[in-house]
Amino acid sequence: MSEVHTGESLLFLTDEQLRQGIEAVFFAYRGFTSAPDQILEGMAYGRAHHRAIHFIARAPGMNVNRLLAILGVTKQSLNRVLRTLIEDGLVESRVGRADKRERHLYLTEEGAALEGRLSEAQRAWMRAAYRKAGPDAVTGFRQVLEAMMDPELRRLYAGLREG
Amino acid sequence: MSEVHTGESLLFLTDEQLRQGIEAVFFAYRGFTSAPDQILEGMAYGRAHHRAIHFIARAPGMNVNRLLAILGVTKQSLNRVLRTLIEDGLVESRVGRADKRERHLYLTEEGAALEGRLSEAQRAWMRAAYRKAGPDAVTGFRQVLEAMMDPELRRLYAGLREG
DNA sequence: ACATTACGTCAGCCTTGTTGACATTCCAAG
DNA sequence: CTTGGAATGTCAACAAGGCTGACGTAATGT
Repeated sequence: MSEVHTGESLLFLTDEQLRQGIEAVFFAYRGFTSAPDQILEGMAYGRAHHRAIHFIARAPGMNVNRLLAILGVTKQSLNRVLRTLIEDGLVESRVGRADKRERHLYLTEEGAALEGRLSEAQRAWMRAAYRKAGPDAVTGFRQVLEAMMDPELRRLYAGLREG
Repeated sequence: MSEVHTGESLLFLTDEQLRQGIEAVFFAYRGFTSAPDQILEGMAYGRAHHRAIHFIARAPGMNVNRLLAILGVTKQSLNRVLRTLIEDGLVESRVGRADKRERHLYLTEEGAALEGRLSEAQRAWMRAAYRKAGPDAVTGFRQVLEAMMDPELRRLYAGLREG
């Protein structure tokens, strides 16, 4: 990996080095999801519910279409997840004021409580990984991840910050 | 993010920064799987088949138990995938010489051909992301990923290199 | 001889993705 | 103002790929 280390060098990467990167992503993703998975197991929810809750918490009042685009699933698939969350009183769906076709999504108090548990667990896990790797590594990590994101998705993601 | 940038500083990370990291992983993983997924769609295979093929290519002659541990699924789940691959002539299962209970797995010529297509597509994608991010970022990326891996899995993964 | 290990298989379940069909609402063209 | 099309969201049915449990068979180890 010495070629990768030296700052000014060209990026000379063997297939073997690339393969190692690929496998590292695969294995790391398992760790990434394990903390929330453990909280959810036993409850009637899975990863799909976690994802929905996460992004509703992040941008309260988001409509279904927006959430659909972010999650990258079909509306039917999301709807099933959303329905159980609404039935269980974790998510509230309000009919849009301007456009009554739209449903705007909010976490209830109970939903926010679960979201808090999930995201705190995942943050703690992430913090631990960051600490092990060190500050410089974290910067590089974020840069590569940004480069890995689909450009259109990055647009959408940036749009989230404004609302 | 200035705290993260400065090399010697403590790792001071706000919840917001951690959340961004979490979301980046989520979004990046989508891109990561999309190239192989596109090749596989239309064929009768999915991600599960890709994973099996990948690791059989990486360590030919691996027995089923070992593959099971690496993939982290049940034997029933793996078996379904493996059965179709064997039936279709992409994977060969040879009875172990030393221990005849074991089955050792190999790619056939056809299997290797598919593996080549899949991994080349994924490597190309990975290479592009690395290039965008630059050499220093790649080093950091790898360090964080290693830190994200489950310790036991890392042991297993290291063991792969020897055989 | 007997328990254990490695592997395969059948059956059945759950989550989470898919498509297809449909109701409601909005908007713009006639 | 009406009406047809587009957008939004819901219901139904199906497929992939996880899971558990139970069982069979062959080979190995004690």
